[in-house]
Amino acid sequence: MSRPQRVPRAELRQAILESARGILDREGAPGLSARAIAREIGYTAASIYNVFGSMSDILMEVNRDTFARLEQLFDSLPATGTPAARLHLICQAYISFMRRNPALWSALFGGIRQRENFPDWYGEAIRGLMGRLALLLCEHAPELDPERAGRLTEQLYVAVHGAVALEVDRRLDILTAQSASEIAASVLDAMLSRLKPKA
Amino acid sequence: MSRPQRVPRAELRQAILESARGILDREGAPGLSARAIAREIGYTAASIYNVFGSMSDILMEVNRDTFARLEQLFDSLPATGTPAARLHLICQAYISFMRRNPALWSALFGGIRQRENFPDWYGEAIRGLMGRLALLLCEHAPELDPERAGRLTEQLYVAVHGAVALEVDRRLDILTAQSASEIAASVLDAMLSRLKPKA
DNA sequence: ACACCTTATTGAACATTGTTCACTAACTCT
DNA sequence: AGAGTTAGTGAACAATGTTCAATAAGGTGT
Repeated sequence: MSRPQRVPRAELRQAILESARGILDREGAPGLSARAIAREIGYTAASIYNVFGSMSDILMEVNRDTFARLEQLFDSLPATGTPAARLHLICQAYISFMRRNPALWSALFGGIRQRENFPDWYGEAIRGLMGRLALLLCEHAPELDPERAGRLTEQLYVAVHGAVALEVDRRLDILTAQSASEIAASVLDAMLSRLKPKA
Repeated sequence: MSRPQRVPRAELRQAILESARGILDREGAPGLSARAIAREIGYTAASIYNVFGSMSDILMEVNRDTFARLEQLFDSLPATGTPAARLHLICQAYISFMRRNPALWSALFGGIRQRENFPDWYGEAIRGLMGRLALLLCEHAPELDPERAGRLTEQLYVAVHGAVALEVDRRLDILTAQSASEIAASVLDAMLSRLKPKA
């Protein structure tokens, strides 16, 4: 192999991550391997281990980026309409993002390259996303105490997760003719209508 | 390898499946491999391919058995109490079964050895389980039309699936302090209270 | 300009996976 | 007993993640 010029660590790191994202996008999770990345960036598989400790670490960095993209997505949605409508919008945006990027979902939650311990920022990122939902829930039902709003938000997220997980694995249609979007909308409606039976 | 006596096909088939279930139970999904099964039943990995077309086929048979066990579990629950209480009981039984047998869950829904097409009985089995829930839903709210009951049941199943999926992957505690049981109970309550606001 | 040293990069190796296949041993039938 | 069928085997293949001694490139000191 012709030896590449030495390159700043950070640049190589970036190249690896970009390549990983590209492969995930183009070929899905099963196409991602150390050798595939290496081939693409003109290095050898072993070189990747000078920068990252494991394949799982690379996926974690991809995840960090995915969470950032989700935050941006959520914040780029129009802030108009009732809180209920905005909640629906966020849920649908989340689902459609995952539908467009199934491999990113696999990296986030799929069984692909399981790990024991997740870094703190992982949970914080998810809680950050959920915080936006909780705020809207409180707006929708002002008398709702924030702690209960938090719990309801977590329940909503978990339910939506179920729908997305099944849809990304192409298993949802085995259970139901409903789409993930419809299921999420119904669950959200059930939750909202309970808080404000008449509005 | 000392060549085992020839044995009726069906017997070997059974031995393979029992071994697979045993390994899943003892070592979890990552411990399951063609060679591991072969070692346990005193054959060679290649022999397994005289009986099953692929590892995925073996998992599918394990799944068939798991569905049967779930049906038995559901039917063995006491048929007393309100329909609402019985719905809660079934959900909790499902969750606790999966908690006790995480590898069986992985075989059913986890990313482990993905496949494209699922046999018909797979969907039928899940719909069979859901049918029991739908019946109870109709009992709980007699004015509910069966089709909508079916859709609600599917939504419930998907939501519970989300909770179980995260809990089995040891990721639920990253999102929330609530357990899968609590989440399922809350979602179910939300669904029920909407059907019968006052009862 | 030359030698030295540090370190990025490599190729080869290991263990493991699912799966295939030609060969052989064991059984069945005539 | 001999022929034919088939179950079981061992070895092989292509991958995987990961490790490691060897090497080449680059910067540094004189």
